[in-house]
Amino acid sequence: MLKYQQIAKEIENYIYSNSLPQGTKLPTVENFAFDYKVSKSTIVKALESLVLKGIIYQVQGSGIFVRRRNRTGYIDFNILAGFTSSLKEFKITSKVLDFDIIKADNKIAQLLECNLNDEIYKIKRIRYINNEIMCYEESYYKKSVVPYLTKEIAKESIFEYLNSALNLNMGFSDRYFNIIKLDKHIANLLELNPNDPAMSVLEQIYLSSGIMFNFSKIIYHYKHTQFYSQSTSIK
Amino acid sequence: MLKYQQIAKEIENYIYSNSLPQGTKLPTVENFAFDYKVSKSTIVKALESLVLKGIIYQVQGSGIFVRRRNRTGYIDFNILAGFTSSLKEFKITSKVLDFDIIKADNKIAQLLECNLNDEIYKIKRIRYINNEIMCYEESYYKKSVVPYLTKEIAKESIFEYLNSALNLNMGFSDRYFNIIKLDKHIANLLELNPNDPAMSVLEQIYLSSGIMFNFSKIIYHYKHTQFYSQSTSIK
DNA sequence: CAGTGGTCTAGACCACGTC
DNA sequence: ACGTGGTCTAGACCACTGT
Repeated sequence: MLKYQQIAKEIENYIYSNSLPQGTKLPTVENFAFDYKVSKSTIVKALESLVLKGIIYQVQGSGIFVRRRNRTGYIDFNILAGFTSSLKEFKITSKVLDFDIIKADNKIAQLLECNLNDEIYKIKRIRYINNEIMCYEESYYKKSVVPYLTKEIAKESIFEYLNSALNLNMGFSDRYFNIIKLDKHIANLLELNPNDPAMSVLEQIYLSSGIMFNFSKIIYHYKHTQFYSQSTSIK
Repeated sequence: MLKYQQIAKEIENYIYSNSLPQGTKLPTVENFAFDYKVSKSTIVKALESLVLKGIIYQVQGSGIFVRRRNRTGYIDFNILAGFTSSLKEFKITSKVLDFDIIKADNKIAQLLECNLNDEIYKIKRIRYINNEIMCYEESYYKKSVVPYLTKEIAKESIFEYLNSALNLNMGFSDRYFNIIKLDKHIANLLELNPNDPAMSVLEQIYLSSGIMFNFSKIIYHYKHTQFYSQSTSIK
């Protein structure tokens, strides 16, 4: 692990394990550099990553301060992919409705940025949070990137598997979302009524190499989900 | 303007004015440093900010590539505040329903992180996109931070005013959102029917000094809005 | 193994805030 | 005026990609 990552982790742990409240002033950059026996720039880099994660904020000429207290139960839209990390304290389970290998048609080829007839995993799932229905998900994975996938794996967290077993490095993602009225089919799956509200999300996820390997269409249950997103001004 | 900001701007302009497609390889870091006659670190900093804005991605050992093509018509949830910037090409207007100075009650004091009875601007607006109803917004501003505000200003973009006239520096923001069924009152204001779907968003916006100065509750019209959010893995 | 991005250093200097 | 964060440099070295 790199120096600045290790330092960032230690500072984060320090904040959380001492439950430092919002606005608490942290040591100066110079102090940190002295304590960790590294150059100022390394500390600056470590702090930068904590700013981006929303954990601290820096005020030029004034100091470094603790930002947010933890919020729990919100699906984090800043996170690249998967709820398993933002909903750690909840039991996330899945029912696999459909598990197939198909050939990309025109629409899928376009959404997945691949060629016609490329082999694609197509998976439909209902996902549960603490045994309540959270969402319906229809996802597509490039077989060329994810060579092996099973229904058993899909019952658990697919991203957990991609990360740890296949060692795939996620790079970035896009989400497009809007509010809809449920049609009869999806309403049924979510155990809601037609015309009930829902959020529909299209997610596209890229490896750090810039190749898209997955897109999903997700319909969230309006009663059992809430969302969170934060921004930081980029200088 | 700082060197790295100027360089970032020029590279961004270069990409857009030449409409470089996704995946286009850009010059190497070394090349950029030579061209702009600055040190490598300055280029690295400039490129970092473009990565965070979702304009390029970098692959270690390989190169620097163009990321996204522009999408238009989506409300950007990565942006700190206001739609005026993400919906540049659209006509955004407002009808002010209510404009008041009130004293913070318990609930507002908590949401705005201020003291009981602090003076607060309370503004209710309907906002339009190309003359179609976009949302209902109820927002609260600390008078101690925003000393002067009028109904006239509220008819236009308040954030535009805060930025340019008052020179306030935005630092970061939090958004909490969920899907709801409209009640009769809000349905009326949005010219929709009770029980129609909507997204309800709570926004809290902080100055770069870490002081929250505004929070808003926004109810979006489900037919006239769509949203966009991107993530980048933080190393 | 060459090419390219990423980390790290030590130090100079700049810009903002607070007292 | 002083303290503190931010920028910038030149250069050494590390780590990943692709030929």
